[in-house]
Amino acid sequence: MQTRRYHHGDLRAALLARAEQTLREKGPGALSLRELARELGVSHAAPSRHFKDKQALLDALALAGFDRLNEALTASQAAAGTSFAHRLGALARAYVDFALANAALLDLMYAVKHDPEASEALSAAAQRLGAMTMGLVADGQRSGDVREGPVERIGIPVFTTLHGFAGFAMSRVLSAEEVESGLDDVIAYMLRGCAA
Amino acid sequence: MQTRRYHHGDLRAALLARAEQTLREKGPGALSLRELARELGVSHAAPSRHFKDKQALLDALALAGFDRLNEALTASQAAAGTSFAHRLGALARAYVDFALANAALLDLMYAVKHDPEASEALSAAAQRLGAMTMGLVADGQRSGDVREGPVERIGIPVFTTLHGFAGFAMSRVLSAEEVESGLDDVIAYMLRGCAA
DNA sequence: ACCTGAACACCGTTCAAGT
DNA sequence: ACCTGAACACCGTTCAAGT
Repeated sequence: MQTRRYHHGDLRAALLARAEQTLREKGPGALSLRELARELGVSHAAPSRHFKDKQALLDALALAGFDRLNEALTASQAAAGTSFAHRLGALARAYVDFALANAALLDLMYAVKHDPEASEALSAAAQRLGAMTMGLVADGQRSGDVREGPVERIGIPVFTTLHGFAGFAMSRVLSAEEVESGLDDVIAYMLRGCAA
Repeated sequence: MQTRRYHHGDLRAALLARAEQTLREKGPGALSLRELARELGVSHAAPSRHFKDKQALLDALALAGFDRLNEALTASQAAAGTSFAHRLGALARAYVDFALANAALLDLMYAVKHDPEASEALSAAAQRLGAMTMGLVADGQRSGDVREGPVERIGIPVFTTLHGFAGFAMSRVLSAEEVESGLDDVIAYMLRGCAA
């Protein structure tokens, strides 16, 4: 008659999914391994089979966040056509949308408290995002929309602006209205910054 | 003979100072009210007289961080002469230096988990930084280094870039070398972005 | 006014034991 | 292989009581 003995599915995936939900709905302070276990109907020691400690779960959560952001940015490019200006605008829009919809997760992704080895993996994930921007800028150079020169000397500043604007959206330094009205200005400014 | 009875000085200030030191040296995970109290030689309940809970201490720490950053940026302007390019460069340099020297604190300053009322105060503090950038851009318009138009439509993008670069330095997405070599590129890009 | 000391509920982590 | 249940050390918060 016992309706739950061992957890039937993939506890690791279930923990990550539930943790992200808690992060979104109640914030990082409400994230506890014991409560997660309770909600999933397993003992409080069960999570340790899948994450050696709480930080390991946070690291995995941040890494999954980068995967999702990467997908979102990639999707924005597939849908943006071929114009450099449109593609850059779509990239900025997608990053900002992610920041607004996943503020606490984005905070975690760039947090400063990760384990050293996880930090490397997270930096690599962030660099994959940077590489997308570099590719876009390189295309812009080929089409004559972006000035010549080593791509990273233009791409890093552009990526920096994207990151900063998403950060302001995330931390609510800019209100929703300011984000909306400011986005076009930021895009125009980036275009000027890298124009031929 | 008892060398410590009541804490003799300003416990509130002592808590903030010690908390910032712990944050810097051991990271946010090592910050505990009880340990802070232990280190200062008071009972574990004493901090509650000065901060209603742990979050209140974190809020105060973040606010103090904004004050210090504000001072650093203001000082950079006083030392930078009158050239727009030099002043913008000094502002960027000062923000990045702060990020490198106070990574965990900067993370906390823009964190997403603050109390609603503290969040407002922190946003206001961030906006004071933004106002400095706006003032600089307005000066640039007067000297003819920056194109005409509503100052916030140029100043917000510039401040966004400063913030993003400091964020990359903070979270070690860019290595120390990349920060050093990238700073000049970012400055040149900002100048292009707002040039007449 | 400011702090103590005990108490409470909760947490992360570990480990022998179970299936 | 995966999970349980008890145990340990620690934490944040509250509150009557002390000075």
